[in-house]
Amino acid sequence: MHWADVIANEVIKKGGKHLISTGISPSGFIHVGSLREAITANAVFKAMKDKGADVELIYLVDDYDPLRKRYPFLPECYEKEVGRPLCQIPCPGDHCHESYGHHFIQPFLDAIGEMGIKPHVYFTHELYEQGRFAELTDLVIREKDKVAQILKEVTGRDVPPNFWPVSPQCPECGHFTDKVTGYEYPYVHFKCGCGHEGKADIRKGEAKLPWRIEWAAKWKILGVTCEPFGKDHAAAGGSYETGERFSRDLFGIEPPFPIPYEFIQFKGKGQMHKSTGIVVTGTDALMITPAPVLSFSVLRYNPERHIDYDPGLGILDVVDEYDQVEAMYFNGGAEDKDKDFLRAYEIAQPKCVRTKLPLHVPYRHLVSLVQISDGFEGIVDILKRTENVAELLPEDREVLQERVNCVKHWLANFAPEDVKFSVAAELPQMTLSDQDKVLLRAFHDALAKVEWKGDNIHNAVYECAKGAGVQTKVAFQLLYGIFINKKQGPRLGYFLSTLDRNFVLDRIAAAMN
RNA sequence: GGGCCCGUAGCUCAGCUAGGUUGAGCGAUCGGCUCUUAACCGAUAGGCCGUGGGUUCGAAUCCCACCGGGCCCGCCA
Repeated sequence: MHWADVIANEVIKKGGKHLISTGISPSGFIHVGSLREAITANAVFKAMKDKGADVELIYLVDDYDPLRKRYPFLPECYEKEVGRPLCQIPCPGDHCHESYGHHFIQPFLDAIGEMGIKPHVYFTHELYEQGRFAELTDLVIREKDKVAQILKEVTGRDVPPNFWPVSPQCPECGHFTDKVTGYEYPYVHFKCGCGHEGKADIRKGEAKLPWRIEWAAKWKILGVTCEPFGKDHAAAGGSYETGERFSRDLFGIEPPFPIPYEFIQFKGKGQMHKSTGIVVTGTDALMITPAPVLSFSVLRYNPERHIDYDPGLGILDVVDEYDQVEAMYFNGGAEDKDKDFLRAYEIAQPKCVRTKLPLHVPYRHLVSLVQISDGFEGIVDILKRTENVAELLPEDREVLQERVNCVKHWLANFAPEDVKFSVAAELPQMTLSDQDKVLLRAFHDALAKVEWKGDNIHNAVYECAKGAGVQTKVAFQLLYGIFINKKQGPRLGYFLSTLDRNFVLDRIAAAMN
């Protein structure tokens, strides 16, 4: 059974209404690893729905969290924003979003939307402003000794002296402060580091709970019954463990069913990190990987396994495998061991599963086609001409279009050099032997007569090479050299057939002189 | 100091939850399609299942220890 179904069954066992929660603190570019959380949550959500459960999926944008530091991508003037909540910091783009938090979360929400993940989105700062945390904040402050006790028991560390489980936001400097001087509902009195003294109303979003407590509070306020989270939270003494205690001992609820998951790593370079400059954002990943393929490539692994994300050649294998599973899904032939793959395929569909096998153009071939042809229609023409395809259904065009776009972005940003080529605008510099020229002469003559089809051109290469007494290998290298200035390339006959005949003849003629 | 994951073919991984002759894909090699070249097909090779113990009639699978690799917590979120 696929892991999403296993988890779904576990969660359903507890009965009642269910809420799967996921979210992030939108402090910067959201990398591909964060997609895993959304995909994981969505997979369980879908699995539970399939089983008839009453379940909802939400996404919490923690934009009341403070900016932790000025990241390298931020201009110097953001130095003063450090410590202020993300929802109140100006957009670091060209005023394209209403806040810092929105600027980073919106593209991400768009990205998961493309994968068919459409949770109900909450912005944490709004929950605070609406006073939804007020009751629990009051409880937590009144029970602060118990809170301190739990933190100590779980983490093994003493809380600082004069501990208050709440951080008021100073209206003067906008920073959160831990210098609390007293509490009487609904006001937290404080003396900020900037010198300002005041009181914060916990009903109006003027004070924030510390993260570990806030997490558990959200479980209670929203009724969360299941939540995936990165392994960082899952460690012993980690935040999930404190969350469990707060839930049971303070809030009187059962903590949500946990789904700890491993991170996605950048192949060969360790974990992705903003500071190293190696960042593949969720949006990047979707630009080079068709949405269902990306989903599938996450769903095929158990959450506890780490995934190496290879934005290079690895992408091609992933797409190939996806296509293979897709073919199995529609054509049958799956064995027991493939069942989980089929299920992963099913869950990975952004919309609903197609009624018949979609058009398959081998992805590697598409990589060639995209480089041969100018536009989308040109690619369609080549496909038709080379008899791979008769007519394209609208859905097939959609899939093909998405893939063509992905291939283009991939070629532009991630593809290794040896798969790239382009038709040389002019004859590359090269020295030819007499034998080469004899071959070209023969080839020129042959091509002038032959029907302009890939097969025929391809055959002509062999015939001419034989006739001229040249090794076919040499002949191919010569021709690739003339047209793309490389020693190898896409299947030559088909490649040339996509070019204009006169252009091809002229180029060969030019090479002979 | 603590926690998690991984170690099976050159590479990526299945198989481990219910012990019973290790599998697949890619790659490689060879071959086929009148044609070695990045669309196809076929065949072949390739593995003391990290190491050492234990349980068992029998262990890749369960238990223990160790080695190696990756990551996380012990600041904050």
